[in-house]
Amino acid sequence: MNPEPAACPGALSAAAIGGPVSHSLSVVARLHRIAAGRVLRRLGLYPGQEFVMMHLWEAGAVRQSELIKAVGLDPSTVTKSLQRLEQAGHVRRRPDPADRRASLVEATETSCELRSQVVAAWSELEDTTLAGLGEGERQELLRLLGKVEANLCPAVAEECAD
Amino acid sequence: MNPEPAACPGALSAAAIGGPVSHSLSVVARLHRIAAGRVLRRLGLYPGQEFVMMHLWEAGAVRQSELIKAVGLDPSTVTKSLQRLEQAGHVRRRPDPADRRASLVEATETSCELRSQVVAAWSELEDTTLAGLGEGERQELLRLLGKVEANLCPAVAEECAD
DNA sequence: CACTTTAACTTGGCCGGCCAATCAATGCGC
DNA sequence: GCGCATTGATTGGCCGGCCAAGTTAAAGTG
Repeated sequence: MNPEPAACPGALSAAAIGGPVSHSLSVVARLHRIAAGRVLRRLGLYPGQEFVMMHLWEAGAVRQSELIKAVGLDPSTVTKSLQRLEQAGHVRRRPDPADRRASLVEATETSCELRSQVVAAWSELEDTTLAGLGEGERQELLRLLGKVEANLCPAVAEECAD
Repeated sequence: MNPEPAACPGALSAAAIGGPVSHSLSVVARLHRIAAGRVLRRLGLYPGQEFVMMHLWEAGAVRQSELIKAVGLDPSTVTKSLQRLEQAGHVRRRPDPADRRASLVEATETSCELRSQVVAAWSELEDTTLAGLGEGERQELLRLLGKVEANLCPAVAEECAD
């Protein structure tokens, strides 16, 4: 039962020992993203775009900078995502008359059909994710994730308006 | 306080309503990945590669297919990752004499120095992530994540050898 | 009013990750 | 022994995401 010559001296399941929660979090997040992708794909969206659209559906026409702050992503990420969403007809952009550097972004009328489907898909995903968890467990999970978020947020960006 | 003409009729903070846990999970996962990236970058690794290296350090020379199964990623993802790790000198590959389709992969000797640093970095990340959480909370979080993983795993791949 | 700093994007480059399609070698049924 | 399904791995394509650098325009400062 020892055909392999030991990779490194004293190597012992380091992934789990060094950070069990981090490890589990990574795995779960990946699975969750794949599951989201499967559902969204049918709607013609890619995982990540939902957040942008969600915000636009709620907030109406907004400055791009505001959108960036809201979703908390890198500006360049949002730019590219918007270019694709615009191409797909879900989003419209126009220059801000008040500030010639800025852009105003808004969801198109046709995209509004999508909205309910995205909400439904997202809700379905939530159900799958939390199957078998009681109401108390769900709230506890949410609470703990909130604490973790509060821990990581400052470590990543000083500005953490959430 | 209502300058915007309402994006969609009846749009109400759908992201949070439709799936608060899913939403929080996505946010936390992204922050966690960024934090991991920051730490790993100094070691010359990119986020995601740690899992591959960890397994190789523990398991020694393995068939690539086994590695793929272990990390649970898409085969193509592992292939590309290995190509880069090989280029960086962290990994060595050679054809499997027993099966001319397969490859045997193993961590290089020089990569063993990296190992302790990766473990340390990963441990540090765990600390940051879980700051302010009691031992009971940590175990509870781990337990809940485990349940979620069990939920999502079958939804993504039938084969769920974990 | 010129000059500097800051803000709002954009571009290019690179990696992780997925999917779909492909190629090569093995195994299996008959 | 021969054809066919299966397995192992790779390629190409595309997207999300980051970082670093660059561009344009607004705001602050003397």
